[in-house]
Amino acid sequence: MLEKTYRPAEVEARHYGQWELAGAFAADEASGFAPYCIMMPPPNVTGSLHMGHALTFTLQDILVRYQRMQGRDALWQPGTDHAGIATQMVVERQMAEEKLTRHDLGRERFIERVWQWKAQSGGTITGQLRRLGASPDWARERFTMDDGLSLAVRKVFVDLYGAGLIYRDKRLVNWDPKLHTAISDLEVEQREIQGHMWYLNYPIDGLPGRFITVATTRPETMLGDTAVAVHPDDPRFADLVGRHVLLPLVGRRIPVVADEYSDPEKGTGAVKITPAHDFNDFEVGRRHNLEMVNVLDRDARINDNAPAAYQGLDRYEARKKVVEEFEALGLLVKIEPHVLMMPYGDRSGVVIEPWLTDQWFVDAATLAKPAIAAVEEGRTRFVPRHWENTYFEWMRNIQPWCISRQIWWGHQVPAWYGPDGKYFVAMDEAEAVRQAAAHYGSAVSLRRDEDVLDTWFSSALWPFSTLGWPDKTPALARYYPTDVLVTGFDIIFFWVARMMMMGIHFMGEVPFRDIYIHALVRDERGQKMSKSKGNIIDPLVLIESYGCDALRFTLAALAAQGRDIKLAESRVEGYRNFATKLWNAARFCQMNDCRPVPGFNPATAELRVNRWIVGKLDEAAAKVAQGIEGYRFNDAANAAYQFVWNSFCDWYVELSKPVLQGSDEAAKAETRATAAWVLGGILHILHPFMPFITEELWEQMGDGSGRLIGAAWPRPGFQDEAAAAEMDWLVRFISAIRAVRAEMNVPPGARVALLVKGASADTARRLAVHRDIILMLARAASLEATEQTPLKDAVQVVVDEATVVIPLAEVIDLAQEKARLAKEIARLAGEIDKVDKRLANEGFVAKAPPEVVDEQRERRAEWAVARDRLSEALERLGSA
RNA sequence: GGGCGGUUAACUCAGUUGGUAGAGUUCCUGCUUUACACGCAGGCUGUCGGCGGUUCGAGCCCGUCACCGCCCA
Repeated sequence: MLEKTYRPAEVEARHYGQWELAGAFAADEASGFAPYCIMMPPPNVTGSLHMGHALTFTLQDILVRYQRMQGRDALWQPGTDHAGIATQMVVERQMAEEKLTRHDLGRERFIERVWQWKAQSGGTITGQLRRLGASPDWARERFTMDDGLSLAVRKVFVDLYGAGLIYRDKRLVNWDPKLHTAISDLEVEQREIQGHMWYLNYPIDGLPGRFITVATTRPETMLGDTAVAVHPDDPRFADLVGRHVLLPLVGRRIPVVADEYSDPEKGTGAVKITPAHDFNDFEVGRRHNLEMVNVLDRDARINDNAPAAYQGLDRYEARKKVVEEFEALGLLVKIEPHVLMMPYGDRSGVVIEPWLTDQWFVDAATLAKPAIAAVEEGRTRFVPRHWENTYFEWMRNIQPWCISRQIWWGHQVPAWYGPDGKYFVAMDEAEAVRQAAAHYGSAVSLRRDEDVLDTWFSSALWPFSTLGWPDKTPALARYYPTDVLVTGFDIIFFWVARMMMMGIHFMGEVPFRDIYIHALVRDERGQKMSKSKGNIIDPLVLIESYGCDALRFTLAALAAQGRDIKLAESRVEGYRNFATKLWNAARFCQMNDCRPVPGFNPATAELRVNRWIVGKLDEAAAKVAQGIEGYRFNDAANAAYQFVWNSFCDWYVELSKPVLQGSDEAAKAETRATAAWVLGGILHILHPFMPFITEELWEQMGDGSGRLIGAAWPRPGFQDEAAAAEMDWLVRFISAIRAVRAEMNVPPGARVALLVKGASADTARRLAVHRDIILMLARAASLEATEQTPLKDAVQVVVDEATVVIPLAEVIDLAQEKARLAKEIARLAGEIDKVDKRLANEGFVAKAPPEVVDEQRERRAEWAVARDRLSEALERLGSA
């Protein structure tokens, strides 16, 4: 017997354990079934489950469970990435408590310590994914630092280097002065801040008393200025181009150059150029062959290239001193408040410096070309489609990708340096040594590049490295290209684009057919969830409070395409109620001995109510399937919800009660078998969304054929149009009586008499067949045909061609009934009026499709009948 | 400044070839009807952001304006 209430916690733990133990999540390369593959976007190994994860993994799990039920050999490839900077920070923070730095340990011992940390704490997120009910093939779990994946990284690096697509260069990079590493553009967050604009006078060499005024938001960088730029067409400065400025404080003589970068509208129209500390200035410097003077060290302190008085000052101290000195020299024109964008490191939170260093770069522009073409040609499809714009926009303007990082945790760059700085890129040291020997003509000692690669470099290989590449494994042949990538838009640049580039380059084929971009989860007011705002909703807390299935169903039901999800706890509560409803419906079935009957074929059912519900189930299964396949998870969830609650629980269960409590044994048996069949179908179509409660109910009430997770999706059944029409009528008939009872304040317990006038033969037959149901659900004492003129103190309801007369001598309020009828008549008259206008329009009748015109005529006729009936009723009351 | 998205019931949102505006929640009225009060029955609620256009017909297509959000510079 089912418990009185559903208790998620114990059920979830038990079934998850059983699924995993039974290998229910495992793909089977040897199976003859068509493969279906989703690469799980690997969460950070440092991560813990947040609502964004909950959404994305729920959707992926729905897809995978659904495809499994469709008979596909589903591989959902799980794993985590090593999150270079984040992980290193976590471990360093831990060590700081012991007053240790990584330099105290040295590289090797530090990395050992990170592995230890990973062994202890790295499984947090995967454990939480299990709580979410996710069903990836855990046996294939990968980590980006695994041997195999590391080999893939080295091979890709070596190959791309060999193809000239990876190179070493001295360029400006985003330097994090706290973490002491380069970071990529994407890891820099632009924040708007309230700063100042300083106006500085630079004296012109050879023109005493003449100055050029430059405006800057960063006065301290003037120590590294190597030019002043003005617009070539700007008449104000035309005579100064080609002359030189004597840079105050520094004494350097620097040129005034004409360059279109200078905007005459902005500031003074003249702009100082610091090629070593600003990306735009760097370009100007290249165009004019300017000297690059780096005045900052790795801590963003002033270095030896600046005047002695400044050396060792940090950038803000230097700024203060520069401004003071300019003021003392009378060269400070003015200071204005100014709003500007400042770059911050998303990990360290400090202001990033553009800094000139030697780094490794990927020629992303070249790799991007075929990746752009793949989407243009539809070999990979974004869903919703508009995200391809974002992808194109970024890919078409892609910058060289700086892939080296000055940290220790990660894939060390496979490059070795000889004594003269010449480097050798190789799969391993032995090969580098061979190359070096060939180059130098004798054995030399080599030093390996200390840098590691950007974490995204290794995750870009995820769709094929996890399948065994560079080996030509059966898994690789079978599952690549994958079917769909499911992720959020915030990661299109970081990851999706890079997987596209690497996948196409190394596999010769796109990594995925579809890219489904889902929404972001926000709080109920639409704010992004963040720790600092304190508006985080913890998915694990929701799982504990409402059950995992409720959370999953909520996320699916809210996952409409192209819109963010505003999540309120009350929504989860609502879907928890849905789970409870399902549980109770199952209990009802159990109490009434509705057990699956072996060999039962619903197509042979005779009762209309049974034929009807089987057809409805079929319809629901199709809608759910269509929703999932079209990545319209909300449609799928809602179709299931509506069928279960509104069709099955509200009507079928109620309609079946008279039968189940009656004495017609054949009808009873058929209804029991049908109820069990439909409940089973419900469990199947809900399983991808609510795996736990459905598995539990199937275990207790299924046909014993095995776990639901391995069951087949319901096959298309049949539709009985006549049964559907009849049940529609029955529902309308009962609802109409219920409505009028409520409106006329008939006590709920009162059994009324129902007299039906003007029933057609078909209606009369239906009334006879469903007599018991009507008596029960409309709370009626009797149901009879009549052709008499209704009593004066009776209420009348029109259902199609028939009028139901309900004598209510004791309770009727004449005025109220008149008002009710008048209101209904007015409503119908309004509708009829609208249709009449439409039909009177010659253009409509001439141009609209005939079926639309006919539909309007039919509608009008039906409304007219109802209006006339009600008018008659009203007249009678009026004459009373 | 460029791009994308949004504006539909009190709230959150559906509305896929243009053809009677929907759901859930809320609210109101009843109800211990032996599956379920995490429930049942009934009810109220809309100038579909504004203006203009196309069309027999526009929430949907086109133009324009306003406001909100996000991404990029």
